[in-house]
Amino acid sequence: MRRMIRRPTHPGNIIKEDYLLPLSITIKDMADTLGVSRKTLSKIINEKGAITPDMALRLSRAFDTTPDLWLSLQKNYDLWQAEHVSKAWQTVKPISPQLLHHQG
Amino acid sequence: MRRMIRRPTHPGNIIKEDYLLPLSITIKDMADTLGVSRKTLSKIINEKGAITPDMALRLSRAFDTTPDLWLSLQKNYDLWQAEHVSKAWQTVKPISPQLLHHQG
DNA sequence: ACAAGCGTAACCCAAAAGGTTACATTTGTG
DNA sequence: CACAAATGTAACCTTTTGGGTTACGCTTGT
Repeated sequence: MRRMIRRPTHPGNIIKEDYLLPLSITIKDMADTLGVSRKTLSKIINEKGAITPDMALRLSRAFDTTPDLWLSLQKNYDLWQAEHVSKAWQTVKPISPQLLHHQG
Repeated sequence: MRRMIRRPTHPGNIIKEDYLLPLSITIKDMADTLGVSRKTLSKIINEKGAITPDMALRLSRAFDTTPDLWLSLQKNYDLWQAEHVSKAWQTVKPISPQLLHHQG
């Protein structure tokens, strides 16, 4: 199976580079628009906070996108992190292919 | 944009219906294989717990799938829930299309 | 009848999201 | 230069959630 080679872009980076900067919207104003605190948005922009399902819905309304876009970005980011910060999951022993791909 | 009409299948349901039952693997044994407690897996199977990135990695090794499969199922489930359990996000006012789709 | 599997409650710990307030720094503009 | 606005972030609080252990009662198969 295909694995992600490099660290996926954090959704906060997309918000900043693709929306706030081009549109000259401040974090403060954007936070107000989204109905969250400045702190909450600031943390996301600075890649210290995650996109929750609720935040994905808010972003989708503000930016006219699917909420799935934002949640998928976060999912990919989280997965990459989990894959690299800990190796404990690698100790899981695969179920034997015979059993797994048994017909019937 | 396309919205999910009905409640997405919970990943716990997939684990149960597509793996444990067909392969006659008990929750207890599966929990041991995954290296988690019986409680943790039981909660997921009974749709009272979520697939974390770490759990997605463990499942991917045990069942020879991508971890993304499991996290995507969870993402879709979470999104549907967030969309339906609260309506607060609907109060977010979209950024004006003129500004949003402004050229340059 | 008995052992195994199971759901779940109780209890504990740690992490994370989100809010408010506050402070120091940076930055743009008059 | 001076001042206001924006920003990152710390401190503090609450709530939620994941995960572990132990234990109890129920169900089921042998």
